[in-house]
Amino acid sequence: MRLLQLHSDFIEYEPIEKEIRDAEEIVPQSKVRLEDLVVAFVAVESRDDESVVKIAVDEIKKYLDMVKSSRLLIYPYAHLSSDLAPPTLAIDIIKSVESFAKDSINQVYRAPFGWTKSFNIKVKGHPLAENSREISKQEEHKHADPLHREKESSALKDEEKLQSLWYIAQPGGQMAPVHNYNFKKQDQNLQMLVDYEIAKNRAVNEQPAHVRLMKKLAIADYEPASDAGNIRYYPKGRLMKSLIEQYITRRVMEYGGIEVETPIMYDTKHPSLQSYFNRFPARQYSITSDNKQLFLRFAACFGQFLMAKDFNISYKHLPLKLYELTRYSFRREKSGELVGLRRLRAFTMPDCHAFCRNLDQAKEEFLKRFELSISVLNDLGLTIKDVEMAIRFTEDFYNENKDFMTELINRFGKPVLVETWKERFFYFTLKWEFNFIDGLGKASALSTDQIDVENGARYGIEFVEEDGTKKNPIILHNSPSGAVERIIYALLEKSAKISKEGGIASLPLWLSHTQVRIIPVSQEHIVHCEKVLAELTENQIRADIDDRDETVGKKIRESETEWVRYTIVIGDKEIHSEKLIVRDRNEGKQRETTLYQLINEVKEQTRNKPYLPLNLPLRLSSRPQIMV
RNA sequence: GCCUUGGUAGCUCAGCCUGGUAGAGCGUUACCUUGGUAAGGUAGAGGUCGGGGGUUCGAAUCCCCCCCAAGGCUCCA
Repeated sequence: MRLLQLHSDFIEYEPIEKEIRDAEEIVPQSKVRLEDLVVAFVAVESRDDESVVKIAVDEIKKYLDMVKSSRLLIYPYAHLSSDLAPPTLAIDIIKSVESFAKDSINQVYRAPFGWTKSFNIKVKGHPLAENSREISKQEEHKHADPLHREKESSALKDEEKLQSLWYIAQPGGQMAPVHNYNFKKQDQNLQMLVDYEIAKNRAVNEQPAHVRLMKKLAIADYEPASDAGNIRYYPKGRLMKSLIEQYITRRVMEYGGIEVETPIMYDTKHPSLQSYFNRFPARQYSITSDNKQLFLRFAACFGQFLMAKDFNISYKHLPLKLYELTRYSFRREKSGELVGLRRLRAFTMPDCHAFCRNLDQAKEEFLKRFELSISVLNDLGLTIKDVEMAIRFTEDFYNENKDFMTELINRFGKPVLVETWKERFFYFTLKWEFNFIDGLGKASALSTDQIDVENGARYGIEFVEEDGTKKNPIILHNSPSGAVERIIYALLEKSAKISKEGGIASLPLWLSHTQVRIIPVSQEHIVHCEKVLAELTENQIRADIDDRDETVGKKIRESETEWVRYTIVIGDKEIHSEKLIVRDRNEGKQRETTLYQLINEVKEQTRNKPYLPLNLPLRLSSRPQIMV
């Protein structure tokens, strides 16, 4: 049975003529209008029998309670399904839904069956106003294959099963229910994560700090000509992204990740993808090509899993680690959820899957990736102090792996938020993520890893065991950093926080577009500046010359507001001596140095980080102005 | 998607309540200034007032519809 429930301000309908021979006989009536109600469109399918009635009524009742309505219209609507029951059976089932519903629902109405009806409906605007369910016979529940069962469980969403229990776990392994935990001063951000996740306390009314900064620093901006959540990146933003991408890729490859590239669009009808797609159909971009209905990937999983399925894998090859940096992954988040660089519809996601022989191997690998994630985040400029960990698992997994969980929490070294479920609903048994808490108290996941016990079978990925049998691997899903755009978001928000507390906002030196700015005192010094610039560039330091016809004071000021770390002014004094006066923005004052020392100082701080040349003209007078 | 707030020069914003035909600062252009560590001076150019419709003699201003953004609700596999 298919059920579409709409919480509506009103519906008006009018039976026009009998559509089928078996249409219900009704007393001819004119237009019917009902206000403030739930309209349940119902299609009875071929496999349905009386056993779906109770499930359907329970669903409807639950929905009415949720939207706090007590008026129901049952509206037979064949178009919801292509696999309809015979009309005589359908009308019986619909009538018993009606009579059964009357036991528990205040006002129940029903539109006639088998008639062409014109109707006019106004659906309420709130997020729960539209709700669709697929209901199958009860006895199928017990024997359904896993894919089928998942479809139903998502349809039925048994509340008991999905109910979360929340704890705070501390290094050492003690867990206390969240409401018993005494948050200390240093747990301030953890408390915000808890508020965000559980209490849903988000009463703020400000534009996020990073949105202002991404514009001010000419990193990125909205692109009105695209879809919402698709951002334009200016030269400085593109440079930052390239550097972050190169860095993460190198680290994952050093860890053993094998880089691959997979398509960004997939066939909705592909058997392995279909069940996934049906589960969250509203969140994909979908496109049509020839006769195919395709969707844009929302992660790298599909491509890598489909690829791994075609590999010939022995247990000796495991753990096998495939990696892709997806530019882009697409998620059609609801428009109201999109925020600056925090939440996008197109984002760059490093995604590394490890195919493991068994749980022991998976756990061992899991710890390696945990360390990798901490290290990557740290090099990107975000330490453990900047993030809060959430860890989510099923009760069974916890009971069987207590020591392992304690080990994870110990390695993090701070109290973490724990969410547990009685039974597994998602494809993973264990998942952790690092959440960045921004200036408005919003939490966003960065690094994450999961133990996936389901997709090996779903995608038919197999390896040959020692004894010759074929097995499905356990799959780990790790992004050591989270989305690249979100890293920039976190760095900008962190800077804003520092600046609010009276510190100096900055970006890590290796991610700064200009590392050294050279300012000539007057035009005649430009030639010498060019020599200094060449020396710096040769040493892979990004430097530029502010040769515009402005006063030195003004150029210094702009260098500061552009967050340039080192500024050197070159005039007669410098030309005739080895000494340089460098203005170090982090110290807020000048000091004497030499070019050689400055080069070493920059190289020291950017060691083991990727280098790319400045992707703007090296003379500021040749640059177009981007925003302000 | 809904609610609230907002959209005026390249950028940040004032004007809107009380209708009378467009303002500031920054940027930009030209000229002067040739400079020493956070904004040198003068003059000029630059606006379908988000889009469309309506009311009016007259609309940036009042009304309706739409688009975009922010914040909230919700969602976040």
